[in-house]
Amino acid sequence: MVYESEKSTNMQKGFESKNEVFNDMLIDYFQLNLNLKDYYKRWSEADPIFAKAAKQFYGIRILKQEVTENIFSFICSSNNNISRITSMVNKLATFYGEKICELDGETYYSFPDVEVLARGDVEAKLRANGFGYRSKYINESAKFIMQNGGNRWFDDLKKCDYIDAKTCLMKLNGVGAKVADCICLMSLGHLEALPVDTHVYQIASKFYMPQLSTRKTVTDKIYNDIGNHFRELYGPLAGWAHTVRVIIYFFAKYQFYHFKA
DNA sequence: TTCAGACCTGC
DNA sequence: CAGGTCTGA
Repeated sequence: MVYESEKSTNMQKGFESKNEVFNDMLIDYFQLNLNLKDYYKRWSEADPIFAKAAKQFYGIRILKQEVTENIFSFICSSNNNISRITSMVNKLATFYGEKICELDGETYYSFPDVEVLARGDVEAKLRANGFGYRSKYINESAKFIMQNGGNRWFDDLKKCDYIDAKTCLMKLNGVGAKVADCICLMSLGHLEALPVDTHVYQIASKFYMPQLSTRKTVTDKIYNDIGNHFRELYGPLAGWAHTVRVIIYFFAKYQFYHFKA
């Protein structure tokens, strides 16, 4: 961050404005304009379980990440594990991104443009490199975006409210309710979006909604029931609150296993 | 509208 | 089975 004291000493031409640009970028990326203290208070009052655990986890923030990168990374995430997701996203960058720099013997690439992912030969190459059935999702979603205006599609998406943005995203092949909510929450600033994955389902049925029917997979009905339940509980920033709740759950679980070992 | 199954791959 | 989505009944 840029402090006032530093600002006043950086009077060289361009330096101060450059710092302000970085400052604004960081404020935007960490969403620092939101006063977390007030929200933590509200969420704690609404939920005693949150209150108890949140004391040692104050300050968890939702990042506002780049949209394109998020859409295709989350398409990779469905029914998949973290290590393979990571490797797949890295492959997208090295295959189709632009070289940024080399550092300590490693080469870094940008996340590719949608235009490149829409090319005709992408699906086959991804399939040959272990992307499985998500190869088609990635290629077809990129094609769909290009056919529907490219950059204009993104501009329009960013103007939508939560419901419209989610509907728009779910038109992409490979983007269902959960992935769409991830993108809404983590890229578009719709902080009421609440991604329900299998873990969230476990937490919800165990601690909050014991009446939930037990099934192998999260059905649309269960998905919406859980989202609405937490939106009523936490209010307009339910997605943020709930993410904090999930992180707390996993950390506690980790601590428990760690303690046991 | 709602709900099983299939689906790529790898630990 | 793993931080789901698509499909058909």
